[in-house]
Amino acid sequence: MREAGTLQIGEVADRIGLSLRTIRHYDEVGLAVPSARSDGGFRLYVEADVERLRVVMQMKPLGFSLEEMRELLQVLADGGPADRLTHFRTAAAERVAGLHRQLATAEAFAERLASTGQ
Amino acid sequence: MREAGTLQIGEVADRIGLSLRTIRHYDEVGLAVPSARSDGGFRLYVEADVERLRVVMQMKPLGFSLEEMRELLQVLADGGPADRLTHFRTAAAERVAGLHRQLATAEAFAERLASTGQ
DNA sequence: AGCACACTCACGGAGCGTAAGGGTGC
DNA sequence: CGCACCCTTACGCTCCGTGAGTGTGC
Repeated sequence: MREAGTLQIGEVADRIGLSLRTIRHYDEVGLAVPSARSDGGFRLYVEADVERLRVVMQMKPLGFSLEEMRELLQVLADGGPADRLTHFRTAAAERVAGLHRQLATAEAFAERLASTGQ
Repeated sequence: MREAGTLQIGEVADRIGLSLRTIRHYDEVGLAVPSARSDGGFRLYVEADVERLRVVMQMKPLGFSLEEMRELLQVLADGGPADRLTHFRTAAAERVAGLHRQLATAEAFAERLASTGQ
């Protein structure tokens, strides 16, 4: 019997587009732990748990480690030390700049590829 | 004694900005093998070898595996099968699109971070 | 009783980082 | 002889993919 308003891992995976393995891994490392388990041991996700996973997906492109994401989420929730938040803001800005460079480089090479052998 | 016009791995690293470990790894997997070795076993890179490493660096953002890069470089040089080239062109275009999405997501989160706790 | 779905090991792999111990030589 | 630089193992780490064998239950 499942608690009302909860989703099993497969349903979560379908909704947000992460693999079962990835979701389980995020649980293992403590990045996104489901609020409950069924009597039989099934992971049960409530809406807030799913939302946390969505936020993690949004953070992904910033290139933080799973551990850093865990800390950042805590800082954002608890309003942790100001310097940690500053640290993350700076890192995020640098990563965005890096992505801009990567994109430019990728586009340049893609174009070079497109106009090759013709 | 070193051949004229060749660079040792450390000099290559300084010039192009890759770690010694990375350059050695590219040699190990056959992605960028130096043209020569000294009698004592030192890797010796000629200008063309360094250029190949630069091209690899440019390809990096496209997200290909080292093995795929090796193949692509061969296709570009040998004018390999047309369908392989097409495959790489398509993959590159998709990756560029993906980078655009990642950048947008990263910027959105960075902004959210910037306007948090204030 | 059976089927879909979930669970826990546990090994595998890409791409290097990082010593450790020992040669090489602008 | 010494010092900077290079070499080869070889294990560590991150982030999951991919079975294998087994339990759960919309």
